[in-house]
Amino acid sequence: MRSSAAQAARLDLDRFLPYRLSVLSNRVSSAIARQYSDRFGLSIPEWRVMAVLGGTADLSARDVAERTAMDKVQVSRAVESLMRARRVARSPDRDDGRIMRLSLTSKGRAIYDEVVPLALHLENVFLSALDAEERRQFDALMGKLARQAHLLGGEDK
Amino acid sequence: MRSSAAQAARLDLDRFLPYRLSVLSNRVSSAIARQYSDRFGLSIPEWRVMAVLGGTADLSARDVAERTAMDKVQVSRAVESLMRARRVARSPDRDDGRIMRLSLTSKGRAIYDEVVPLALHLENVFLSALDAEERRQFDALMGKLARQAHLLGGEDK
DNA sequence: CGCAATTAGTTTCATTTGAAACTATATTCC
DNA sequence: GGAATATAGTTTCAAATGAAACTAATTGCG
Repeated sequence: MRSSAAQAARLDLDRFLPYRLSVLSNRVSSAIARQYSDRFGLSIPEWRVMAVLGGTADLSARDVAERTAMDKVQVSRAVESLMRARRVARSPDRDDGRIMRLSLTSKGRAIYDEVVPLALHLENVFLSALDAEERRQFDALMGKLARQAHLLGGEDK
Repeated sequence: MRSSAAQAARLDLDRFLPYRLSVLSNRVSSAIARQYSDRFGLSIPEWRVMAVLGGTADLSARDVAERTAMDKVQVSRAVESLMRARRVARSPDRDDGRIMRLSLTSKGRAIYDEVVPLALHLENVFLSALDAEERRQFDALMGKLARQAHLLGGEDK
């Protein structure tokens, strides 16, 4: 029999979901970030902005924020430095004076076209730890957890 | 037939591993952090230090850094504020004058004993999106990816 | 032993980050 | 039409963060 004194559960960090996610996420992100940071001087927020604009042009800053899960301040600052480097350009929306439409410049596009294969390659190196079936599983499980996390907290940070 | 002009792959952020991990990690961590931050004024680094000390007492700051994947500066600062709040205490190592042995105080232990069930509960709420078999799979897949990430980059940030 | 090289931990300083306030435009509704 | 409210995006200011320098103690090695 156990003593009757309350005994708190012990927490094994190595098994604790938020901790595991955080360590894995940091390792993967920073390995990839190192590549585009070294070669193009891009920060993670800058690359994220470029990544969505590479897929869809003429988004507003707010659209970008939504799609990258960044907040509007981060987007504003990333856009500012990308514009200084002539990698992103913006023009006023035709109907709404508050909105600026953002797009990659040709210079930005050229970088995008170089970074994407690099990023996909690195992703594949990580995923090479899994076989095809395991990748499929992982993909599905991440989807379920992401949906769940979205339903609950909602917030990104 | 495709045109012969080079056409870069497109990157779908929603499918891109680092992005997915980062968003999920942020959502999960911050949902849990909100709990212990609101109730106990603990930051994430502070809670991580308490989490390892709750499992094993008399660790050095370096041990804590290793087990939490934090760097020594972060640990030093978290320990400083935890000591100010009398949640952690330290005493010099008997043989090595450079080392301080860290432990939870009874006040710290009481908080640990409250936060652990809370954290485990929240973790379970997230994981309730998966059935038993899926959890087992996810656990195994995270393990493989963590090992892979460790082999490659090595770095945590 | 005694001096060079390591290791533990802290401090400093510059950069990054986030919350809140702010500006400017759009929309709502009386 | 015009006051009140909401939205897009920027700025400001304080706090968090990280890299590198620093202090103090230890270990390795001639």
